[in-house]
Amino acid sequence: MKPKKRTTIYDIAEKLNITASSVSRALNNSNHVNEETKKLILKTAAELNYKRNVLASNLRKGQTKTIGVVVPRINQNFFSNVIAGIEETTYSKNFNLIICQSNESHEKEIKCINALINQHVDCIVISVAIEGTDYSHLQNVIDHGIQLIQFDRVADEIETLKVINDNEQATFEAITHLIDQGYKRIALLEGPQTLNIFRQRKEGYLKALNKHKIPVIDELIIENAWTKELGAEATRKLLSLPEPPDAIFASTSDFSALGVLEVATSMGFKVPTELGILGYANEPFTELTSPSITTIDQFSQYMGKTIANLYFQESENKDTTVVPRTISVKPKLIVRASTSRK
Amino acid sequence: MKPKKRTTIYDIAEKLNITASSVSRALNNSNHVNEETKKLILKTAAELNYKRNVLASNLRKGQTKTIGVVVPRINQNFFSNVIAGIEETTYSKNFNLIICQSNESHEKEIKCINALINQHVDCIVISVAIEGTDYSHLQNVIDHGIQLIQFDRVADEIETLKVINDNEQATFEAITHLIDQGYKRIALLEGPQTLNIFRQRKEGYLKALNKHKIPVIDELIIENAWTKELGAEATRKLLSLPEPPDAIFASTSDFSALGVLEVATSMGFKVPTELGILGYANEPFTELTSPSITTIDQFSQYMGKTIANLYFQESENKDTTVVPRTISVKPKLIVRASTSRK
DNA sequence: CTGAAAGCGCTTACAG
DNA sequence: CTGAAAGCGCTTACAG
Repeated sequence: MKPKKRTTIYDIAEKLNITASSVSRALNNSNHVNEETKKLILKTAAELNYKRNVLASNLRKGQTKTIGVVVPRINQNFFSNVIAGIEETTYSKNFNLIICQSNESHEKEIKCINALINQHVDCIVISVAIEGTDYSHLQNVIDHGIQLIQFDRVADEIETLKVINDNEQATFEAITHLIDQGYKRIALLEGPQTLNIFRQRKEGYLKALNKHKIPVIDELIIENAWTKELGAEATRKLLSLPEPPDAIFASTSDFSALGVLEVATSMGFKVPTELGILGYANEPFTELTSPSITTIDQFSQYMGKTIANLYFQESENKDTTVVPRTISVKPKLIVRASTSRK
Repeated sequence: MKPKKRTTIYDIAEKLNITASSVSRALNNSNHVNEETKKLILKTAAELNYKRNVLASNLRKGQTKTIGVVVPRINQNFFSNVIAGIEETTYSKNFNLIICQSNESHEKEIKCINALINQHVDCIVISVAIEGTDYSHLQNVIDHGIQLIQFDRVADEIETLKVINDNEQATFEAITHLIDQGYKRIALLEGPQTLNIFRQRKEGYLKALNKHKIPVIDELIIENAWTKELGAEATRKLLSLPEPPDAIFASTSDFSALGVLEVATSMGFKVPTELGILGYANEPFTELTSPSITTIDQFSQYMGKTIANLYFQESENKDTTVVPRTISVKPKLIVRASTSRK
């Protein structure tokens, strides 16, 4: 390894027989420094391969230009797209991103949050884990004066900036589409009702049925079917009923819908004629299955950008307090073969 | 917003009528401090909701416990899995991860690297962008005394720790499999030969043909077919030849293979009987297409863990210089329907 | 076991 | 326009 000792502003100052103050000013492009010496300083800095020590700078300035992101899983399409969207915006503002994944564990989520507080990040962006009902760790973020932005899966009771999907409306339209296609016994695979997103999707489902005077049948509503395996299991049960459903809405994810499709196919049900299948999230694979799966696109990357922009917007008017508010992105129904029988 | 002023070790010291030195020692669990006072300090710290200022601590200690990661795209399955693997390990060691994406742009890659150097990260992990042939920015990392680990797409000439796939061997086995299945005119869709991975895959292809005394036919080798669109375009050309290939190896990615499949199907070629298709990366969708696509699994998450472990291993024996070396992970051929005609 | 002091590298109000 | 000095919050060798 080459020398670990890095050049500091003092090295530059010494070489040019000036003070570190001037060097610092030049490097920060202050105009309280002579144009000539500024040029000289910049030149010397380049020669000595100077890199600012951001730690020291941040410590002094009391801000880190860093945003922390906590998501359940980095390698899940929706989240990695949101992160990509955030990154795009923060990068252009010279901000850094620290990424943590909770792995759907409440305990790890708390640890991630604490690590980010320790890091003195300027903002924390989070989508909470499936686990957990106590959100005092989020309140703690706010108590430390750190901007908190929740997205997608949010804790309703913690008042912050929120960027969410209009899950209820999207679901309402999706179910209406099923009804338009002539489906009459529509089953719902629901996720843990502790999470806002799953409650809202259920709500949309109920409202759509109601609007069309279709009775809600309890045995067609299956709890906790939020993975491919659980979706498959639920489908096995549903399709074995004396009066099986003629459509299944996997409200939790496309993975769950995939489980539905596989079981339905193996049980000999024709999709979409005998069974309609509807997923959620527009995972890339949904257009590759046969038949392709109707689903709901969440504009994930756009959500990421929205989140980042929201932060920068807020941080610009420093003096005024942040008014907790919710930005709702309207998801889009993507109709494909699995529900098209007309 | 609540008070921005956070409690420091001085606040704790003042309250207990001791010095910050002792507080610091207690917080760092030093045993040069009385057990009783240590307990008292910890208790008080908790009461005051004290969070260490990691910036100050790092500045003083000269290490940040942070690893920077630069990948072409965060939201690409392979990379997000590698990141997830790295995260899992670094998290357990209380390290932070700063993530950047180059978006395949050489210029942005350089900016990311510089930002990470500024941040004084302890280690930089990178998979280089498609663009670019000059890797002096990587040398710069080393010159700053920062551990550099390259993975998957590496700059051969920069001597560092490297974690790669044995692309050549994997390809060799894949092509051998095609030959075993009776395919005789095997086309190659290759990626930019500036990247090691694509050179190695081509090498494996050539060696396998050679071994089986199958002539290499230039018109069956298509340059720069590394996206779905380019794969599709190449396939249109190949299948229109007077003597079209009976198999296509999309060495660049499964996305390219998907392009092949779609064009082949639309042109009326039967897969796998009339045309075999082989991809690379084992993207989740490859088992969902019809027919499912034979591909090569890169153990991406495992690679991530390997990278992180490598760093911690090296950082433990500080005094000895790091010996540049390469860890080669053996990818695995996943045989599916698109090449199974026996 | 505990304290006083220096210093990590920078920024910035205060003088001039 | 430039310098001297203080301070961000912590850690750690040096005394005692």
